Amino acid sequence: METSKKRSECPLSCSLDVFGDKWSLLIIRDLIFYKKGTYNDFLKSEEGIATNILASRLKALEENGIIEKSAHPESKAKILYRLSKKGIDLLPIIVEIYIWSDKYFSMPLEIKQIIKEAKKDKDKFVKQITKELKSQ
Amino acid sequence: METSKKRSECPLSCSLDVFGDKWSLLIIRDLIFYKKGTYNDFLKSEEGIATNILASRLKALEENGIIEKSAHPESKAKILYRLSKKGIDLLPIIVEIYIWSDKYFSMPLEIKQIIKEAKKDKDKFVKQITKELKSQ
DNA sequence: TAATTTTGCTTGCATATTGCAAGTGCAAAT
DNA sequence: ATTTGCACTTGCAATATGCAAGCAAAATTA
Repeated sequence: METSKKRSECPLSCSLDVFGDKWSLLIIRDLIFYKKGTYNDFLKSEEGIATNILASRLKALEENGIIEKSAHPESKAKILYRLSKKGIDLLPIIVEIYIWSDKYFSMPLEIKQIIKEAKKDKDKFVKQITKELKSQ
Repeated sequence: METSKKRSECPLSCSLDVFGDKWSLLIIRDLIFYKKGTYNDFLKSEEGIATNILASRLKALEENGIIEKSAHPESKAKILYRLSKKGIDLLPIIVEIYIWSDKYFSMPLEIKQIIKEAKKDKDKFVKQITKELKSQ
């Protein structure tokens, strides 16, 4: 996925140009909910992203200002990927997808539980997680 | 995009298997906000979807229960595509994408105006449009 | 009534994207 | 000094996308 010229002025279309593929939101999910942050973390996710695709997605997400590279506190060999403000702001979208899923898919209980909490008070849930992410 | 077996039990991943591509949400946008309903309507959208891709997306959306074919009131030659309940329920996701876009993209004033209204009271906005769609 | 246009597709083919396996260079651990 | 871990890159096959042309049934026009 090269950083392509936008297809139209429609903000939905522009948004999909940024994260409208099968992998980007899963990487962002890993950053938000599973506290993953390194290349190998993402590689190990159960969906099994191919290594070259992961590299290209990370590059695109960085170019689009969704994530940022930073030094890993433990080792110079590691790179820590972190969500930018712009990336953290995608959380409400992901929450709505989860809530939609909850209506139409079955899923592991642990996730169902998280969604239940999110539904109870969306704004509170989003603010809570946003705060956590920013403090990292 | 064939109707592929799911990559994982993650509801986000499953959702992306349904609408996580560059075109599906644009078709749904057209159904929701532009009152489009026929094959040619979708073809004419400014993003310029290819005819074979449109056909494959409509088929997939139908197989996933997001849209339904119905008889067109004006003509037997025409087919009216309509959102199912499951499809209408995607509206909160699209609204959140719009709201995110509003923060990070510039866009036509008319759309900015719609988003402004959506932000004022999300629930009201969603309910209003849902009602309209169901009454069609 | 016959010819033309509209509608919703399908088909063929070139190009682009994805997926898989193997390899590379640097850092860190043994 | 050697092996392992990490973040990639490369090559190539498989799949998906984009573009142009074609096609059958219905609707319109002549």
